[in-house]
Parts: sequence; structure tokens; C-alpha cells
Amino acid sequence: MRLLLVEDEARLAHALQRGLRADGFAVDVAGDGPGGLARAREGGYDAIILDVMLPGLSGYRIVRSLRQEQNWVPVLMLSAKDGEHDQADGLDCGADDYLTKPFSYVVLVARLRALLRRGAPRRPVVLTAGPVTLDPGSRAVTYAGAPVELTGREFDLLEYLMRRPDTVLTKTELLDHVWDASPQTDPNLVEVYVGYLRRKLDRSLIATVRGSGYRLVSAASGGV
Amino acid sequence: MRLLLVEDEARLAHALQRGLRADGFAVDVAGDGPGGLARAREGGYDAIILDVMLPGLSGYRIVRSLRQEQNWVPVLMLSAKDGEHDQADGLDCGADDYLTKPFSYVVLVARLRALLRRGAPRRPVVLTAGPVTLDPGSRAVTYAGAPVELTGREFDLLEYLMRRPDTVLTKTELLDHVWDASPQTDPNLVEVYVGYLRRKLDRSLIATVRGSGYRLVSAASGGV
DNA sequence: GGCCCGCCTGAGAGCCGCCTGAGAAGCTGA
DNA sequence: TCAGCTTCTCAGGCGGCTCTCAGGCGGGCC
Repeated sequence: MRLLLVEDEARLAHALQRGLRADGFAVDVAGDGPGGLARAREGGYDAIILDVMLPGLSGYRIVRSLRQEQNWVPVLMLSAKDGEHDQADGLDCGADDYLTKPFSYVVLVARLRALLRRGAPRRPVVLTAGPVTLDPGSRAVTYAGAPVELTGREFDLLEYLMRRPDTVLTKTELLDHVWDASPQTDPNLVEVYVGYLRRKLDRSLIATVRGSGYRLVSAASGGV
Repeated sequence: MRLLLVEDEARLAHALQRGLRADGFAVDVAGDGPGGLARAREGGYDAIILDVMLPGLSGYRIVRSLRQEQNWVPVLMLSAKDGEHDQADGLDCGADDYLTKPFSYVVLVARLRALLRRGAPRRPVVLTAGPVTLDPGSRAVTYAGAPVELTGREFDLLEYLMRRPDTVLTKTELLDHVWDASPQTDPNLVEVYVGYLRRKLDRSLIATVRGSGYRLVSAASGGV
């Protein structure tokens, strides 16, 4: 079993590499983002262990690039931040599992083995909610079968909503995840973009939960 | 000259890739059988270097599948086993040449060049997208039936786009595959060449996906 | 029913990504 | 060596996208 470890903290990288080798894995190490992405693109790995905070290119962006290129190698993400950004961020980008630093080595290996058992047969996912489909790979959206043109921000927002259908999402949460914005950003921004989506898609697709936030209705009527 | 290297030993793959690049080839790498077959099916390679022992799908079966699908791309096979299976096995399956590990890099390149000189015996594939046709064999392009003169780079870019119609391709990916360039190359280069193609072909053939990249529209109108 | 506050929306400013023309550098063949 | 072509670089400009702002609507509480 061949692994790619992308980790910039040399001490941790070294320790992991030694441990994993002792456990029978072949381990290659990349120390920065661009290098990691390049190695990952070359293929040949049964799984990739990926730190989030990397010089040059974040782990998030690496996974997103790989998935966009139809590369479905299993990815286990490591994050030092357990509050600011959360699991969902990593999983959104297309990672398969997530571990928060500090973690136990035993847990890492267990999760890794689970990933490898599962393998990489994941097909490119297309999200669906009522008459709306969204393909993260080609960044294409259709409504009732017809293609819909969305801007980048509109697409990101819709994707985030569609990954959590029927859940109330606060504006703060959306600002944080879709915009990567500071907490004091005007929440009106979200309202504006929800308005854009409603106009381009379906007025009833995104329900307002007054005082709380918004909720994507997965069983949208499709009428007008 | 574009090569596909299917090899699961990451270290060997990496070394070969580096060497071949230095020798002027553009090299894509696949690390397992199914991945290699998929990449090979996409076409666009002047030759394929194929390991016999691969996870998921043996090199033999890959060649057999390709030949069954009328894909006559030159294949050079690599095998670690020099006794159990022999040259005849590989050549029977439809490979064009055969090398036993360990081999000298110089020999590999020599055999490869011989293969490339010989070329693929039959090239039945012609790519089509709306009013545009592209023949990888003769490197000829037509628009609405009339021949169009493209430079080398223009042709390579168009071919890459036409092999992945309706998919968003980032500038980085295009630079990587069409130019075989380092990641820090100015992405404007892609913009310029997309502009050239649009001018020579159809303005609407290649859609800009702002913030993401470009997408070849397979159902282009053909108008104008 | 009246008021407050949260949400909606139209208009517009600023910015950034993309497009393009011009030209330098490199390559090829005569 | 030179001409012609291709490839690539650079800078200027345009336009779409993002975000801000202010005014209006309406739901909910009293």
C-alpha cells in the first residue's frame, strides 16, 4: 500500500513516515502544497494524508483540484484548527475523512485502513434537490433539465446549501464557509445572494427561517 | 510527443517521468490498472508505457481492451517477471514492444523512439464537437467542412479540450497538460491561445467560466 | 392595529479577471 | 545569415462580478 503524506512540519512528517513504514506502508512525503498536488496528480497512491495548513497551497484547494480532475484517490485530512474551520469544510472539498490535531497515531492508522478498505470507487457526485442538479466537477447547474448560468459566488453558495438540505444555516455560518469572511461582515451579503439564486432558480427552493437563517428545500415543487 | 506512463511503483514512475520530460516528452502518469485504461481510452497519447503488474487490472488486459476497441496507440510493455510470463505473452495481447525489468533508461528511450517512428498503424478516431472536427492522426482540423490551419500549440490545446467536452478545465490544468509547464507559468498564456482558437474557429466554441477556467461546448451552434 | 425589526431588492461603485493588440524572442528552412 | 512563422510576454482596457447602501415591505409581538 502506497501513501502520500503532505505535511510541512518536518518533525511530524518524519514521525508519521517512520510509523507508517513500520506498519507496512510505502510512504512518500511532500513538504508543501504545490509539491503535494504535483505528486498526487502523478497518481499511484492508494491514499493521501493531507495537512490543511500548507505553504503555497492549502489542503482544501489540493483536494478540490484533484476532485475537479476526476481523481478519486481516498484523502484523509489533518487539521490543527478544530474550531475556526470544521470537518464540514474538508469534507465539502471532497476529502473522505478528517482528523483534528492532535490525534493519536493509532486512530490515524485505523481511519486510514477503513479508507483503504472502502477504496476509491466514488463516482463523481451530482447533487440533486427537486428540479435542481449541481455537478461540482463541471460546476454546472441545471433547473428542470435546462442549464442555468451561475456566477462563482452563487455557485459556491448553492453548493453549500445543497450539501446540507433541509437544514437551517445561519448567515454567519454561510459567511464563514462560503465567503471565508470575518464575522463582522454585513449579513446582508447573504440575503443579496440568496435573492440572486431565487431569481435564477426557484423562488421556493430556499426558504427563509426568520431570525435564524435559510434552509434549502430538497422537495421543492419545481413549479415556476 | 505525449506519453502515458502506467506504473504503480511511485519511485520508478517518478524517475521515468522526470527523465522523459527532460528528453522532451510530455508525460502523464497513471498508478493503477483501471486508471491507466481510463487515461488510455481518453486518447491523445503518442505512445503508452505500460507495466504488466498493476493493481486492479493487469497490463495485458489493458492492451487487449484497447485493441478490442480499435485503439492502435503504440504500447511498450514493462515486465518484472522474465520467466513466468515472457515476451510472447505481451506481444500476443497486442503490445508493440516489450522490455524486461531491470532495463536501462537509454534502451527504453531508444525503443520508444523506434515505436514512435513506426507510429500507430491505424487511427480511426476523429473527434467532433458541433461544426468542428479534429483528426489527431493527420493533425487536421475542419470547421463546417472547411479546413482550418492551426499552429502546433493551438492544435494541442484544441485536442485537449475536445477530449474533455463540457468539462471545466482550469488554466493550471491546461498549462500542465498542453504546455507541460511549471505551475507558476503566467496563466495569460492560456487566455491568449484560447483567443487564437476562438478567432480561427468559433467564438462560442470555448466558453469562459469566470474564476474557474474554460469549457468546450460540444453542442456549439455553428452559427457564424 | 401599530410599531419594530428583520428581510428583500434595486442601483451603483470598485475591483479583478479576462481579452487583445503589439512586439520581442526563438525556431526552422532556404 | 536572413525571412517567415510560432511562441510567449507585456500592458492597457473592458466588462462582469462582488459587495455596499438605502429604501421599502411585511411578519410578529404588544
